[in-house]
Amino acid sequence: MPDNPTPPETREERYDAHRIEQKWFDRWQKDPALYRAEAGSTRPKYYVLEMLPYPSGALHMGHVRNYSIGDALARFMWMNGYNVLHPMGWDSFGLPAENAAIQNNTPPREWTLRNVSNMKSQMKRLGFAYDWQREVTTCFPEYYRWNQWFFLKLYERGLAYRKKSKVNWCPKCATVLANEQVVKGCCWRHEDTPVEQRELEQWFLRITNYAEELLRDLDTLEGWPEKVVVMQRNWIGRSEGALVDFKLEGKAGQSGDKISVFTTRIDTIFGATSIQLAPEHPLGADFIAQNPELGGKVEELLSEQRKAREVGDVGAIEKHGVDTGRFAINPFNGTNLPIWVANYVLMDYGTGAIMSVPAHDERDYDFAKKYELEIRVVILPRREQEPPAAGEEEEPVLPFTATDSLLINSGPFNGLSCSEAMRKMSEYAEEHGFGKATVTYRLKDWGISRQRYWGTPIPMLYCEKCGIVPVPEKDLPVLLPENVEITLTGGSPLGRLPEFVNAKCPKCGGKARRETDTMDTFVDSSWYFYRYTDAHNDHEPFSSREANYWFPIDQYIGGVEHAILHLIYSRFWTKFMRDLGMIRNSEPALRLFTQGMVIKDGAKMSKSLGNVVTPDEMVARYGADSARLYSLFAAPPERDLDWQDAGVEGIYRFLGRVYRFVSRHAAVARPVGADVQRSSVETQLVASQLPPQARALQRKLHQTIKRVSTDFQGRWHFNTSIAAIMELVNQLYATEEQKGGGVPDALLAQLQRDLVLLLAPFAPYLAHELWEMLGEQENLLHAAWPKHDPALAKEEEIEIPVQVNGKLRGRIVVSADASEEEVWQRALADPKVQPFLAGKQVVKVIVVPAKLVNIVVR
RNA sequence: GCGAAAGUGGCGGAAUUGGCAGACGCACCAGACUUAGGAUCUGGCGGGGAAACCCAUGGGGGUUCGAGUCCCCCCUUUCGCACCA
Repeated sequence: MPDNPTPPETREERYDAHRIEQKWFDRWQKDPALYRAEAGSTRPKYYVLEMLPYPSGALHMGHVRNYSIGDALARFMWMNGYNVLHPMGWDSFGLPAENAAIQNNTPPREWTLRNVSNMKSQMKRLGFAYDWQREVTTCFPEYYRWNQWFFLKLYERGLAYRKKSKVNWCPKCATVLANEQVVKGCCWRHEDTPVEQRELEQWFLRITNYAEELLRDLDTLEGWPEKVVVMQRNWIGRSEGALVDFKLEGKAGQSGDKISVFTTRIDTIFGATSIQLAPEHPLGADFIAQNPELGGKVEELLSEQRKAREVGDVGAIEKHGVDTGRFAINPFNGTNLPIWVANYVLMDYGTGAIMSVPAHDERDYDFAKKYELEIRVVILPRREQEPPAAGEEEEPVLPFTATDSLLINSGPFNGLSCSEAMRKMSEYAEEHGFGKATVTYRLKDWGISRQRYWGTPIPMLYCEKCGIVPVPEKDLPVLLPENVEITLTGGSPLGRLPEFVNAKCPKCGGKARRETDTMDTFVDSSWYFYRYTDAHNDHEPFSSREANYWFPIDQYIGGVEHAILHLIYSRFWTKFMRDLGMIRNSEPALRLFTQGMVIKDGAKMSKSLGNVVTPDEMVARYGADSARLYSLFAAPPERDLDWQDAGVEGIYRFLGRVYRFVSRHAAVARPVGADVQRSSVETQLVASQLPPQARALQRKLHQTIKRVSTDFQGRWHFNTSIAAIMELVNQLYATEEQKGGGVPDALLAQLQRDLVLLLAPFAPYLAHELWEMLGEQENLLHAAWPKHDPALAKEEEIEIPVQVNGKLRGRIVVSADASEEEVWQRALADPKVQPFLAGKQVVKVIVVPAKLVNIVVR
């Protein structure tokens, strides 16, 4: 910046974002109820919500983008007369606070609350319109006591249970993870750290009880991105089939005398030629005990399988197996099937054992080819009811669908269609006690125990006499103690605090031990948005009346990374609360919007790449309005946004242009006296009486209002909304350049007012400043959104391109309501078009009304 | 391997239903105003060509009076799923 001061007359026109934003920031601070959602309003309600952040320290550009979208929508709905609920809170339990504690010797609570305070002031500085009176902080006992309360309700209804099982363990987090938190065999927070399996006793929530409903209700989520719905459908992974028991031939081991198999194609069971076990299948251990040589080979298969899962590329690993030398009996036809152990069979799906049907399953076919196992065809297309000739058995007979094929070589079931056979064979199995039709899911129960400190204590006691005893409701909350030494080794930190661990059994009064694990923090975020409706309730999580008024959420906005995790847990929680009678809705959010990532130089912003742009820097250089507007302008919100510093500069310039224009012309909008003649204003705006330049501006204004309003209601392509406003401003400047173009004061005033209103959802600071400059008293937040008048938006004259054989040759200007006949006459007569018609025969003239003329010649 | 989305100037991106390809912005070039400009305003800006015109939306075919948009084949990128029996 130059040292010499700017001359006074230009200083007045300069857009000083910092001065303006500071001024309004101070005003807004003085009114904590500014963005209050009304409890008993007669206006229609609108609940707009952005996913609450984890208080990691400071906001990043992804947050700014997320909240700028939500804030624009909230302000737009306010201006359209809705009673808007737009809250914010903190997902403030979690491991990073413990890591910070270890590194900086700061208690997790202190570290967390300091971050909350910093991020909250960043949000305020960015001008986001949140109802802070409803702020929710999940690490406060006022909140987490209700996590404990819900846990007790789940326990009462048998939906929380304790079980010893193999669980996912992240060595870096030093805790257990839910299945949803394992990504490609690694921890969701440590993408390079493979998850280990540990046998532990843990608390689980029976989310699988809701599997069917979670799946079915996906169909009702029409306002959700298809992508997210598909991901959830895959995750739930429903499949219909049958369980069939195969008796073991010979000596039984500890694991029993039969192998239970899950199949979706019981109709192919006469084609089964072997049984394949997962390497971890318990029967394998029996066989190894009887034949120790097997042990090493099975170990090898297991490690191959684990590796494939970590790499995440199944195709890279070849199918291997080992023959156990044992046999099982097919209950349908009594044939003996060799039992193998194979690396392509998974222990955690179905029963961990399959029947192998090489003729009708590609994987089984590959395997059978490799080890020269028998291939037996049992299904043929309807048209070819002839057994295959000897030489043709080489190729697999795949795939046969359930409708177009019939069974062969299947004893009493010959001639049935696949679907009939599935039904009849399942019935047959059930009648004879060796199987039944069933449904399996990939979705597993949600393991919520965490061997960590900074979370909600699980409200359970272990009594020497009474066993597992829930903490009575009246004793809630079980407070999380402070001053705890945090380490990543030695189990749950709470376990080292005798004053926490030692308790009295509420049943017998004897000695009891407190549960020392805490809850997965995804419990906190599973219901936080209900708490916003009644944030200070101290006798229940929230009142049904408030929740039923506000729910479901009208628009939820967040990152796609929660497509499975948070968004499936919170759907489950909603259904559970509905079953408790607390709410009426079965789904938390009607519409979901997943915004794209903010990237820079082709990569996600990260410290190691040195491509981080911080909101603080942007606010310091250009102000909050520019940062917000740019995050909406640079790309459509669902796409990734490539951050370009020069682009912010352009937005800043644009806001400066708006500011200068209004500050030059605001005077015409300020009422001269109290009795400005309304009728005289209206006469000044009659379209037909306006000079052409003024009429053009009026038309542009109404077109712009239409475009911006449409973007809000439909696609949310705010990049084009903002571009439209820029076009309007450009035209204002162009007209001003031509000495005003005869724009009457009333129109100039209206142009400015509507321009400011259009900008209000995107750049609230500047909009408020200009609104005041225009002499408006009303709070801009509740000023009515402008309406466009189709008659005024309409063009009187339009330019129509004229093509000859599809190539652009000329243009004609006609009145907007010119007849088709007139248009094609004019097109044929156009001097630019004429040369292309000379000596040719006009075959056809296509007139697309108000769009184009195409003359076809030969 | 399966599924989805995407591929348009030097860059970010427009073109909502098949109808003027490149709105808006950045960068760049020129001009105006200036003692000065990293301020502001105006104009230019896909490629080729002196021009008339020609070429151009990842590549190749097709449908159509007309295709960035629809159909078929292929290539690339991103995301999701991935031995789910």
